Amino acid sequence: MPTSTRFAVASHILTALAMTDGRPVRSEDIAASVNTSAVVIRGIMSRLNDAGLTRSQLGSGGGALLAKAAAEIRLLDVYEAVEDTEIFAVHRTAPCTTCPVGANILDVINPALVRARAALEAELGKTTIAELAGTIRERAET
Amino acid sequence: MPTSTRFAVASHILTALAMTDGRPVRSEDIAASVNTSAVVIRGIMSRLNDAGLTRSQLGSGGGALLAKAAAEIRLLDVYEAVEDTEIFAVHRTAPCTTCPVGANILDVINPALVRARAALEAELGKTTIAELAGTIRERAET
DNA sequence: ATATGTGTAATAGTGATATTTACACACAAA
DNA sequence: TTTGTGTGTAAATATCACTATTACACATAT
Repeated sequence: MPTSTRFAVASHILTALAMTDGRPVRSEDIAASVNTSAVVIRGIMSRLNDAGLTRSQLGSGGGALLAKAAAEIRLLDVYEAVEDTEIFAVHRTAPCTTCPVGANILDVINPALVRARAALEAELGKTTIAELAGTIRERAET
Repeated sequence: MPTSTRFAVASHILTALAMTDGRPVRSEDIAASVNTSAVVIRGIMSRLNDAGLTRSQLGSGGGALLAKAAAEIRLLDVYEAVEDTEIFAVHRTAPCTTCPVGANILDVINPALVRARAALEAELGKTTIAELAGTIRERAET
């Protein structure tokens, strides 16, 4: 899977915002830190805005801001805000409906996939943006 | 992500093999059940062979066979055998090394991603091909 | 020997992602 | 109110992995 890098980049963005103490940050500056273009950042930020994780200050001196406390933004929230696709893709074309296996395999395997995804998401729910920012602060001090 | 469907198809293949009681199955026949081409099936089977999950019987009357008991093939084994890419992709181009966030974000977020992936894999380790085949048999009887 | 079926390379088509350019719109500051 | 700043979004392009298809060499049972 050429998996999306949006989750990693979105985490980067939010962590950066968490470290400025409420000062707005321009998409341009974030783009420099991420090493990509400002348009890519704004595209991801658009999703984060929709999810209620960030908000934008227009005009001069403006930029992006966190819309909630960093301690209340879990990696799971970020993941859901920016990722479109399922972790597990299934058959591109529906399998043969007249074969015993083809007719049932998707239904039969689905519960296992649901459990696996739930386990992943539960784990992502345990880490917050505040923790990431805190760890970086610790590193900066040494 | 145009995510890979190989995991779902490979599970389909192995479940089909688990239901023939050791009779070889041609890639052509599996392809019909999956609703794709035989070459695609052979490509996936090549990976399953390398992983020691299946073996092939060449020549007339030949086909694919399980190389281990279905009860000893976990979905995790299948997943690892056929999936190439990481669940979580990171920045395509390395982030800015002179920014505090850019220089550290990947290291800092990595432990959380490792834990999430481990949780997913642990869950995939709990289901076997034998269970899938068994569930399909039950359904066929009703 | 012959037919059968696997194994693999080469090619092309598809879909999502990422990048870039361009421009309209909103707001702050003077 | 005017000007500059920065966001928001559309459109066009390039890239990458995946899937599908064609073709052919090789191994093996009969």
